[in-house]
Amino acid sequence: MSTDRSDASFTKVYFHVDLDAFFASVEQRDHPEYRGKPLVVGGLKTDRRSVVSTASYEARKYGIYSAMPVSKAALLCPDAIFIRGNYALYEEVSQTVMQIFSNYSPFVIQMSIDEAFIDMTGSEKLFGPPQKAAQKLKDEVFKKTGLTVSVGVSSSMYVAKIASGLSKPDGLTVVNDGDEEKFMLSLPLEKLWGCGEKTQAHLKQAGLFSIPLIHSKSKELLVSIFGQSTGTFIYNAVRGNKDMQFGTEAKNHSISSERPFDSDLPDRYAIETAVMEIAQHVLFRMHREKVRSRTIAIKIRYGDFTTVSVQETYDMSITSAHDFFEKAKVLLNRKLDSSKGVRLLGVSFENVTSLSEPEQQPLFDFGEKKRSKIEKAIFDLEEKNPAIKITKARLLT
DNA sequence: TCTGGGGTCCTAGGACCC
DNA sequence: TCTGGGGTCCTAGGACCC
Repeated sequence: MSTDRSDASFTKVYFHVDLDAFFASVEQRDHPEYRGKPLVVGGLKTDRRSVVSTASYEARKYGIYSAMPVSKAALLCPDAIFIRGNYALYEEVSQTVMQIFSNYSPFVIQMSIDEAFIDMTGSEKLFGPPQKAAQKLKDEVFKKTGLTVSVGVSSSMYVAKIASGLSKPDGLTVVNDGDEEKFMLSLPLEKLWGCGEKTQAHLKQAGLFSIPLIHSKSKELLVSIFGQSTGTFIYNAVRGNKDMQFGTEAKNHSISSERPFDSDLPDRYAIETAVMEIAQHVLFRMHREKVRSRTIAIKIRYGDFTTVSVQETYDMSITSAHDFFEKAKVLLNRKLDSSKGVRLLGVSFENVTSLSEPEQQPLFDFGEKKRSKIEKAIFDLEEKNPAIKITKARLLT
């Protein structure tokens, strides 16, 4: 028997599984007093610049949805419960759920904290027909975690992804093999996953108001309007093309962190300090994940919401906070418009690679190795005992 | 109502090399 | 001296997703 997943001689079976209102559901599970009530995870009512991460289904009835400013949610439903959320817990629960998925197939492709594709091809002997297997999976997740999932089943990953969203919460939608195109043609344009606000507007501007209308156009025409990449994507999407693959190994990993400020940072000193604070956090994660990077990127969002970024790639990896700070100051000099207040700062390391991959050693060492070693010792200490907090003097305001 | 945080991929232009 | 084309790496910005 072949284990080559690209073998096209038999029909593929994909599940797309999505946890329903994930963060809110975990909170309602653990806090009986939240159950049956509008709950908003993302920020407290008094947080000036936070947005909704997840709204419980009770909160959605008031028109509250993800990415909406918390201040607006508070206007729509003043009696809702607002919490910031416990992301470490959600990560833990997510891993438990993914573990359950892996009992059904060795081919689990995790797309985010709350969703995954499962390649169920050839699993009928073990789990029965797809409909039955999907129900079994739903039951098991609920029994072990108290959470509901919605499942889409199709021989096309793209169709399975859309199908899982159709009967939320606690849904199960099966699109039979051969019905992919018919299924896509029955959907409203807004359901075309991968076409966001901008592309939707572009489609309408081009007179393409429905999926059947798009379907009637040639690939050449779509490419001429939307460009090679987006044009080809749309052409395949409206056909529910089985060749569209997702979650294959990402090429350029990055690790980033960003932070908005309740009021805009006015001066250079405050900005530098904030950049360092964020960088410490990112460097800590890099250390924990045993990766390194040669590329630093800094993102600056001004009070007027205009956003700029600077990045630079160096010959050697950035190994210490001291090293980062020296480089970050140069980048800020190059980009920062000091006449504007800063509402958000972000620090990112691009193209991270594993520490197990060799890197060329520097010819000269100006104390960088020693600093790097000291910082690593601090990281290790903090990891062993989270109560210990050793922070650079600059950050102790 | 003023717009998070963590990511990925694409594009276009420039630098540099063969 | 002028002009190429292709490949690769890099930067800034933008679109999209959960």
